[in-house]
Amino acid sequence: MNPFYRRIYRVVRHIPKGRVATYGVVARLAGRPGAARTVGWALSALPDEGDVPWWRVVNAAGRISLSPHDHAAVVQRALLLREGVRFAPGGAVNLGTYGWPTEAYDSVAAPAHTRAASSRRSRRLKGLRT
DNA sequence: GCCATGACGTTCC
DNA sequence: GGGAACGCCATGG
Repeated sequence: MNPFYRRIYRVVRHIPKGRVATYGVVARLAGRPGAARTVGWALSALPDEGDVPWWRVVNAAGRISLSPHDHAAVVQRALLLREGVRFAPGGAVNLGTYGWPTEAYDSVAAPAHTRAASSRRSRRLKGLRT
């Protein structure tokens, strides 16, 4: 296992209960800014018995990246709620309130466009189109 | 070693 | 506010 992964897991473990961190932030704290996708990859390969609170990691929009239908997504939402994290209308978490580390969000307060959700997904379809 | 994929993010239209 | 495009990093075929 690469050091990155251990760093990632370490960072995630440092997320306080009742707080959440974005993939981007975790990647940055892990020492690899821009490797947000890798964070997701690492978490996907996370053992069930691991002591890593993966459910405290959400995307930049404060929403769960997994499909709502996905069992993991349901578990994540449940665990967060159990920790006192409330979801705003739309299934998004107020990063300004629950975001960790606070300083990471204090500077930017509310990420510019956060809404960007879909994205590269369409790129795949693009290839299929015409 | 190159190509495709994925729990993401930012910018541009 | 929503959608599309591009970039980033690591893994698997």
